[in-house]
Amino acid sequence: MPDGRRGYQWVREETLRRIREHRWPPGSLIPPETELAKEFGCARATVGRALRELAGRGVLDRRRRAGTRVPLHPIRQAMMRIPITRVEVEMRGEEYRYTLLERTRARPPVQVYSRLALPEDADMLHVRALHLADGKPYQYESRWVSVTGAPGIVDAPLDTVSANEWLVANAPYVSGEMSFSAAEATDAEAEILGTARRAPLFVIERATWGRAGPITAARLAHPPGHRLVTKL
Amino acid sequence: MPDGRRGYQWVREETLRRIREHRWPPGSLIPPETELAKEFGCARATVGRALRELAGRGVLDRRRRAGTRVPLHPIRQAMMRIPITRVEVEMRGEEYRYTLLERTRARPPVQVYSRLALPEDADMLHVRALHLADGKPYQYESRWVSVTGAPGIVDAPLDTVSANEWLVANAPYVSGEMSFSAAEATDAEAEILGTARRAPLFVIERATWGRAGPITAARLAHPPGHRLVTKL
DNA sequence: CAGTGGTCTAGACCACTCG
DNA sequence: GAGTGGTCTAGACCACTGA
Repeated sequence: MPDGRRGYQWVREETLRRIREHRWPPGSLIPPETELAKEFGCARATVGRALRELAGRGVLDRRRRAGTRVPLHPIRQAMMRIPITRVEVEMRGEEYRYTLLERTRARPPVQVYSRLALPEDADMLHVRALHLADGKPYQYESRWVSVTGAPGIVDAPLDTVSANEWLVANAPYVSGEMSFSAAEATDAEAEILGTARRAPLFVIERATWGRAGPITAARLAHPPGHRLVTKL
Repeated sequence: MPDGRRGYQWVREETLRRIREHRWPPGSLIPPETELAKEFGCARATVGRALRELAGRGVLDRRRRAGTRVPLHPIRQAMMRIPITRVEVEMRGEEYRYTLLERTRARPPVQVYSRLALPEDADMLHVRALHLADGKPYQYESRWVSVTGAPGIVDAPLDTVSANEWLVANAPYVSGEMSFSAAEATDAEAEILGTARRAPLFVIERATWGRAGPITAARLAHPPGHRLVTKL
């Protein structure tokens, strides 16, 4: 091996190689840290770090006393990087534009208040907006923001800064959920996004909670052709 | 603070708290490792590990000499766990069934051979299958496997084991890609999945390469209602 | 209860890069 | 050049848990 240094990255890649080439086949136990450290000529902590990272990716399964095992059915962990929409568009090298379509203080519909576990007469702001990339519709955003969860929202300049971006900077959150799905465009959505009627939209739904309770629930719809890509 | 131990996990959570509560606001520089180690009463390596993990999640941005910064626009890293379909269904507590619809040795269509960078007369196996959960269509799989990339595939018992599962166990891969999107069901897909015509499908596309070249390209389509969920 | 991974430490040196 | 994070080490003790 023409590799002088044997750092944790080298150990990590060598281990990955052995797993992928089935030198350590699915379901098998690999040697303990101490042994690998001896073989690789490095400290046990170095091996530990390498194996820990692989376990974090789902490539290994580690348990005390039981040892480190190559999983029989590796769970693919797809890491999707999702920046705020403006940055996402700019990273594609396209010109970003944003249009506020609606900003209304109102009672939320059932789906929203039940999903966030809010009372049905909660004081919320409903924001609808269109994000454009190079002048073409990129994402249609429909969002409900709790006024008690993010008080400043009522004074936020939502005609220039998207609610998402404002919230990131101003509403600390402690937990959240996100989901991906496909849905048929409603007539209103089709018109706003400039797609055919009942076109298949790629939908991201997001909900976040702060220390004081629910902050926001958003539905972000992309026109057909949009893809989320990741490496394995 | 009623917490006796100050391990790296404690440091990680405390740091996360300070970021989320904006005690260390977006865009700001946090104190160097040495200083935090003093404040938290632990070794620098312990702080280092905590901050490294947060940086890995995109919650911090670290650079030598420049220090550790809270990003102005955090990039949400959504980690999706995607097991093989059988396990995915079983984890939902549903009964898994699998039907092989087609198994043909053939020349691939343009999209497939160009995506995998194969010659257009490549020797491939085309497999179509339906995965069912509790008797209901769960996923329609259309897959092309390179016979040179995974020679054993021609003898694999694909009527009982899905191609995916067989490949995981038998075809070491070194790299791959995956993408998510929404697409309209073709008439054939609609019939197989039992959906309305032109229904919006959630589509996962996957391609993998081995040491010796391309292995497989697959398109996995789910009927409307399917969601991929993750925590933030 | 012994062997495995999990964690921590103190110290050292290295590698980058900002001022 | 100096200060930051990046990495490594040797050793230690702890926490689980399977045999």
